[in-house]
Amino acid sequence: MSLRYALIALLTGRPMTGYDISKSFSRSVAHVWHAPDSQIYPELNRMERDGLLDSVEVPWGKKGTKKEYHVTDAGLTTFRKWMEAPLVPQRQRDPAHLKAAYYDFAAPEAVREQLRQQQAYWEEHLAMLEGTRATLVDRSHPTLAARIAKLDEHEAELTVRFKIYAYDGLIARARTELAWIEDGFALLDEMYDS
Amino acid sequence: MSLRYALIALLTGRPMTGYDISKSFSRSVAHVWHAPDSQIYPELNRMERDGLLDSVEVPWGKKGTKKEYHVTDAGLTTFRKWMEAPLVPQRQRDPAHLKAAYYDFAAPEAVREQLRQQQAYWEEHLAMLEGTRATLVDRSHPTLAARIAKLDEHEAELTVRFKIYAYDGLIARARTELAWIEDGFALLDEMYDS
DNA sequence: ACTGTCATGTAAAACGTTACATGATTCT
DNA sequence: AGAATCATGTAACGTTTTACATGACAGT
Repeated sequence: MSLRYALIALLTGRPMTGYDISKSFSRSVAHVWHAPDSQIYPELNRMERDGLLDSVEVPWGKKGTKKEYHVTDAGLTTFRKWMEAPLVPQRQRDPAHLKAAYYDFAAPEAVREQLRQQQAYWEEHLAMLEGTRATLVDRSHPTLAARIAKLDEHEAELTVRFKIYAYDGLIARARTELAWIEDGFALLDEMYDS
Repeated sequence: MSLRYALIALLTGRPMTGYDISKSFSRSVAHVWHAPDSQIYPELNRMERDGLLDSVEVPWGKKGTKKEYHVTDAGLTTFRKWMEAPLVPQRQRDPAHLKAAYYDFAAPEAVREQLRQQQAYWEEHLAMLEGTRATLVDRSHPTLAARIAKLDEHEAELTVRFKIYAYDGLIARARTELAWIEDGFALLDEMYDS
């Protein structure tokens, strides 16, 4: 059900088409939330039906049109309500730690290879996060820039600081994962190579 | 699909009934994987149908019986294959960080209250993890004890070390979350109270 | 007798993934 | 002319959650 709130959150910045949203979801928003096109378009339709969003048809090229969605007052109220409601504690479901607990069932080389892959994944992820964080700090991030354009400096500062705070959490998590992977290599060396 | 592998993993330690498994899933295994009864029982049946598990009817009380499941050779082969296969990179879907990025939409007191709740959650979670880790170190953890009873000392040491390694990862993650929550309090104080 | 634990599910709904489908527009 | 991007979905399937359901056994 949080997909809804992720969509409203994005659209509070500026009106967007399903396609714009879909691109955001595969770029910066993807750090916090992932969703494919096939989930986004139907959800936008349902949200419009439920009165959380409104859309305007915008001409595109010679004959085409596209639908630009914006958040309604009802949508904003719903969003604020969610923002103030307690978080439901998230269920743990973590294949990486599940596997790690049973590494003795796999060949050491296979484990090492998996650690290398996870390391590559988290390093790339971390680089993306740090890149995006930098665009928040200098306020060049496009969605953020659009969002704070309407705000006064105090409000803008607040908005920016919370975004950076969220990214700092994600960056800390990535670093923690990388440190754990390093420990994994060390453990393998100790258990099998010496 | 990982529920399957979580179930095999547990059952490699010792044979269990659906109820035993369900209890494990709401205690120690819950740190890595959560699943309700209504998912466990049907999945056990499917796994038996697919030849990954075998079951024996064990008498229980005067008339009752219970089904004790154990892993078949086919199940073990399937598990090892999964253990050696690369991890599919997990999709991010994180309401806590999504919310944090938009804290400016909520009243500071509401945010503070949520941070307190998350702090309580992670502190409790951390205490459980550290408690369980201690039972791994002294080998008093019941499932672990049953598992290593059949192994020689070298194999037992390997098994125990990997379990501890998995828990160390979870503990590091919990500490990272708690540090981030602390930063959240500090940020709120700076942005609203001074 | 009553309460808590042991034991095992079904059913419906919600959520998410994967694969497929189509066509216009813009850039090179 | 062809490739990349913009634009918008449907369909089938698999996974997860939530709510409901039932009854035997064990300890007080």
